[in-house]
Amino acid sequence: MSQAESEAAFLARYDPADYARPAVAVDLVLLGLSGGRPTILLLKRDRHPHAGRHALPGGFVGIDEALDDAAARVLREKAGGARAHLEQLYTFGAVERDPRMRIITVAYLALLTEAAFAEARARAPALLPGTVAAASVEAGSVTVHAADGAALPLAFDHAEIVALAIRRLRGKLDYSEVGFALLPELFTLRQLQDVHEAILGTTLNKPAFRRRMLDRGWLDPTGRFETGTSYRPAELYRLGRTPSQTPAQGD
Amino acid sequence: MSQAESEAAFLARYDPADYARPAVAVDLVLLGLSGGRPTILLLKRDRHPHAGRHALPGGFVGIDEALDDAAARVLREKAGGARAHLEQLYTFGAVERDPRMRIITVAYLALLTEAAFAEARARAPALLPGTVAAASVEAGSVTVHAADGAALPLAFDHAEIVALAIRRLRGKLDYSEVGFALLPELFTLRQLQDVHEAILGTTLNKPAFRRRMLDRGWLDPTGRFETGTSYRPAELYRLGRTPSQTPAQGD
DNA sequence: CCATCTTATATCCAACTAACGTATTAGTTA
DNA sequence: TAACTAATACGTTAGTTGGATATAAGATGG
Repeated sequence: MSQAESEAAFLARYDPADYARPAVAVDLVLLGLSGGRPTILLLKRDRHPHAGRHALPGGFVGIDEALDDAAARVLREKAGGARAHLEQLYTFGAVERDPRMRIITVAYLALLTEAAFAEARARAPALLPGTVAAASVEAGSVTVHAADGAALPLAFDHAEIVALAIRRLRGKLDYSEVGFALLPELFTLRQLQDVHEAILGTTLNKPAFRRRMLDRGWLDPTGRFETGTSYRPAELYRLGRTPSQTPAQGD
Repeated sequence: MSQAESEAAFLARYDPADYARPAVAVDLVLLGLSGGRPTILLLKRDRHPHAGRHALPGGFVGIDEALDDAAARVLREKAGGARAHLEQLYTFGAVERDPRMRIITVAYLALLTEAAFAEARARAPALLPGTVAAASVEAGSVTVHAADGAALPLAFDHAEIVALAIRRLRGKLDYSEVGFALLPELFTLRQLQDVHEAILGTTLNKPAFRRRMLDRGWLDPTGRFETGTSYRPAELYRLGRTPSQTPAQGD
């Protein structure tokens, strides 16, 4: 029996053009911080299916286009070329996730600095910001609200995708350098802590946080200080080059 | 310009049947422990491309088949139905990863207990065990050796896939319950420690390991003890039901 | 020019956690 | 019953974290 089946599989392997293929898409979780809360950029759907609901920007993967390139292209097309840290998240392949046809989507996390977030909004006015309710993340799927507090229902399985994105980010925040993707090149320790607190949805102990981060060895102090404050300005740091780590994809 | 491009993307979204689609496959990293070393099960390729090299068992995703179902089917077809813990790993989508045609593959980690490993070998004799060199894991791709010490060169990008699989496993081992997928239902603390040491490629402190594991609250002591030893038999534990955690996919 | 305000930065100590070495216990075998 | 092996328990030490406090630095207003 195993013989016959592997024969069938063998044929399929060598002539898959004879079989119907699922479509392959990428969807982007464009995530930034707005008012100290994790905020994603969504497109309102104006037609079936899920008309009126809000969806992650996405697009189909070209036949000669690598997955990462497709994600970068969607970022260009749908977010006006704003710079973002792109990272593959998970691939969603339930059969009925799109009622029109079979679509497998590779979800990407796209982290935006405050400047990139503003740039995306300016260049792509259709993108609507939605703040993610921190408490909803640990459940399987997330709830999102517009700036005026109105609920933004998400289309397809996108609420699950966003929940996974934030869970993943929370998990990696403390031991990896992803957090810096949400900050400008020069930042203060307080700003770094604000980012961590916004993502984790908690408050953190300041001296302990300082120590941990400085002990990590990631931070290079520039001699410079922030300006325009009415109090003692904090020193500006930048993410140091870390030659030891080249974690490659998927960690 | 953004307008014209999103128009094109819009059309693609609604009529993707007009565009060539990549094929979508799943590949399985069938991983067990053999002689205290992480060992994977491979199929030797007998024709172009990469003839003579060894490949992960895989198969194409059916048009009406969920990704997870495709992985389970490949497990049935290629490993004779051995039980395994399946978990999606990462999706590999470089354009030239298969010279025959464009294939995007969703890699799955399939963890086998010792019994399941033996069962797979018995029912699917074509599967060849290859031990993974622990030191090669942290580099981007892995080297694999047959039981007689001969190198087993891997086909396609499969060495990268295996490296990612073991890195992921190492990362999750301490804070998640994946490690138990490599053990039978009843096991001793020493066996659990052996699994951790094999995956991590290090030795661990015994009392510290015991305490950590017991403090996790995962382990249910059965009153039973192992038999057939020539020394003091250790107590048998089982993985307790943990109602609090339903981590869902992708963590 | 000085007092005062705010926040950054540094220091200190208590509490907790994790690691390691060592002692003890409980089986098996001879 | 003694010797052996490995499980289990204990205790000490080192390291890490959390909280509080003290000091420093710049801005502002009188």
